[in-house]
Formats: sequence, structure tokens, C-alpha cells
Amino acid sequence: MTYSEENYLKAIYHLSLSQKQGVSTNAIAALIESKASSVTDMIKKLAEKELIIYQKYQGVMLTDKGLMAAKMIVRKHRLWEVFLVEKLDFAWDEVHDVAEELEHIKSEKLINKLDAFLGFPTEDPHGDPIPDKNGNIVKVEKQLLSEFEIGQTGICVGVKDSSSSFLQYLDKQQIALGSKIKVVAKESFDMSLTIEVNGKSMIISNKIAGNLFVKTVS
Amino acid sequence: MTYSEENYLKAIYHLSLSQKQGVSTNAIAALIESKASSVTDMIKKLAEKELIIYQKYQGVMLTDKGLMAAKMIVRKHRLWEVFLVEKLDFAWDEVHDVAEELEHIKSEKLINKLDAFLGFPTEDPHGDPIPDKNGNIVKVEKQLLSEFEIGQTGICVGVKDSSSSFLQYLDKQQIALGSKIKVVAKESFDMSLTIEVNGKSMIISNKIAGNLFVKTVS
DNA sequence: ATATTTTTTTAGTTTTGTCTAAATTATTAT
DNA sequence: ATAATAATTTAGACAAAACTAAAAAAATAT
Repeated sequence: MTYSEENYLKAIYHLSLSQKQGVSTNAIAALIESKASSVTDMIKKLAEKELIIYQKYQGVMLTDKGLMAAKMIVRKHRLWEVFLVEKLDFAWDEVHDVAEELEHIKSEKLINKLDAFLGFPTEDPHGDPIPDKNGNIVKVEKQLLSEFEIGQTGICVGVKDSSSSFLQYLDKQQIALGSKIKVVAKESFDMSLTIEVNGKSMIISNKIAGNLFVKTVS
Repeated sequence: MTYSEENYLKAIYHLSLSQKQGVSTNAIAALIESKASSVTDMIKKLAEKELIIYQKYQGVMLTDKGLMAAKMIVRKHRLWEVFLVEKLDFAWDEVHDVAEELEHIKSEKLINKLDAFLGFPTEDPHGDPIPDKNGNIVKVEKQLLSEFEIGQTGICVGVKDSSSSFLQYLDKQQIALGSKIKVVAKESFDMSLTIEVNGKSMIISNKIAGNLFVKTVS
């Protein structure tokens, strides 16, 4: 599989997680930052290889084969991210672009050895799950902080948006994976939240709360 | 720089180490396993970018800029090899192909962090020198075992040929970097050597001896 | 010194992945 | 139900990197 084919497959995988129907040409083009016509070309190729099912004008869906291939790329991406953060001291907002390259290195032995070296992690530095060598994914119950009621307490287990600016904002506010967050108040006008983290009280916008995954605790 | 440009640059670098004049088109084609016409195309491109000096029919030489770029690729290749052997328990004959891919990952930060993580090694698993971040290379005096006289003792510090079959032969004979080797006798008919390694005596062909680098010791 | 051989370059194709512009199909609005 | 709009596909072009075959230059041999 080529570098480019892998990127398309990964994009289709990510898009298919949020929609249960076929993934549209335009959606792929937007994510990959290319043009719809380029996408049409590529999905024909992927369909020929039986990695996706494609009918003209109907969008695409991953086959079992394609799903597994996509998961293996995601596995590589996320394992490399763990390596960069845990072993090479990268910050969590610096790893994406490098992992984007590393994910294309073709060696099963390499990735399985790396997995062992890292202690078989189940989540990457942003809280996203890492498929194991068979493609199995451990699902963590989580919800968005914005869905919490007043008085509820949770632990931060992931981010929905992992853009540099968002991650750096969290660093600045000292919110990290594992942080305990309590919702103290909710402003009905703009849905901003007053929360307590590390004993400190702060106000965060609804947009922030809508990008933070939390797990309920007692 | 593209993947392909980097490979050409690296090939030219390796070839220019053994010859002091310009590197010929055919020599590059042979090393890269491509055709002379393809090489001509690429060296024109590299010359435009001022990475090499090229005059028709005269072969090529690296510019300072090209030399540094080539050294950085070699640096990456060899650091990754150290990582694979030291951290992921690869055998020394398994690392080349994977490193061949990893050397193209574009991140200065990554490679310098990796360098630090590995403890700033100066040699790769085959005894070849690793350029530092400024391109400096520590030279080790070494000679081929085949050049040793009877009675001389040395320590194995590298291999000239790092093909899988040769490295596996050395593993089988329990010859590794650091092994102490004493030349006991030399057969004048075929130049084969009787040597002592790890207290054991064995006979090795001239071809083997001509691919083992050793450093003289007392 | 000239003829032969080898090396290198040029010219023209091919493949992969991209694009623009135009045509076609699907969706939405009236 | 038809018109307007949006989404998708097709057709044709282009750049990168490779190739084959043929031409040109350099090296070698007689």
C-alpha cells in the first residue's frame, strides 16, 4: 500500500466513526485537504483492491480488510505518539505531525516490538484508544464535559479536538489526562462552566467543555 | 527534499568516501539499482539545488551543503539502527531495511531527542560512525583483519560488508563488536587465517577476514 | 590515428497522484 | 413537478520519478 492510499484509508476510517452511513467524497476531500476529483480517483483504486465498497454517488464504506488496514495505521500512529511523549519527552501538542510520518513505516515486527517496549499502552497521549495487534480496541465510557450536570465530578480522559492551540490551552490551565474536574456552575446565557480543577476554580467556555472528554467518578 | 533525492544524495556520499574524484553516473545507478538515464535526470535536479556539482560526462561531487545533508541522512539511519538494536532488541542483521525507511522522517527535533535518549552514541551496531548534529564524525583507527600479521591481536570494531548473511555468520561464530581476536596462523595458499576468539580456535577465509575491521591492541 | 567499446546523455513513454474545468447525478426549494 | 443548487464524476493536463531505445561523447585498443 502506498503512503497516499494509507492516508485515504485512515481518513475514511475516522469519518466512518462519526457517521454510520457511507462516507462522502467531499468529506474525505475536506479532511485530506484535496479536491473531490482526486478523491474519486483514489477511491476507485481502493475499491479495486477491495479495501472499500464504492458505488457511484453513494459514498464509501470500509470492508473488513480495509477496516483492519485502517486500524493498523491508527495503531502505528498512536503507538509512535506514546513513544514520542513517554520516551523522547515531546509535549502532547507536538507529536501529531511526526507521528503522521512514522505511521507509514512498514514493519510489523517494528510496531509489535515498539508496542512491547512501551508496555502495551491502550491509549495515546490524547486519550484516544490504541488498537492491539488484532485490531481490538478497548472502549472507555466517556462523555463530553459540556454534558455534565452541576455538581458532577469527572476525570479527564481525553480530548475531542487535539489541535495544538487547544492542547496548549489545557497545559496553561494545568488540565491534563487524569485531572479531576468538578462542575460548580453553568451559565445559561452562553453555557460556560465554572469548574474546579486541582483545587482551583476557573471558568471555561462551552467550546472548551465540548472538546474535553471526562469519565464520571463518585 | 524528497525521499528519492535523499536516497541519491546518500548514495553519492557513500561512493565519494571510497573515491576521491567525481562519482560516476553508472556507479550511482548500480548502487541505487536503477538505470543510468534515471540517474542523469536526478543529478541534474540535485545540481540545480546546489547539493552537488555536476558537469556533463564528468561525474558529480557533493557541495558543502550536499555533504551536510547527506551526513544528516546517514546520522538518522545509524541512530535508528542503534535504537532498534538497543531498545527494541532487533538483531544487527535485521535493522538495515527498517532504518532505510526511518532515515527519511523529517524532524530535527525528533532526531536530536532520539540521539539524547540513546546517550549520544558514536557508532551504529555495525561499528560505523554516527555523525553528530553538526556533521562531525569520530574517526576510529581500524584496519581489516586480513591485513594483520601472525601473532597480532585486535578487537573487532566493525564490519565492511553488513549483509545479513555475513552478520549471521559472525553471530554463529560468536564474533561480535568488542570480541578479542588473535591471528595464530596464515595459510599462504588461500590466505585463510587461523584465529583465536573467546579462547576458541577457528579458521576463517580471506574473504571473511577482508570484511572484518579490527583495532590493534597490546 | 582510427576503430571499437563503454559510458553518458537525450528523447520520448509510463505510472502515480494531483489538479481544473466541464458534465452528470442527486438534493432541495418553490 | 420542475427549477435551482449542491455533490460527484469524467475528461484532459501536469509534475515527479522511473523506464527503453537511440544518439553522443569519452575511453580503450589496435
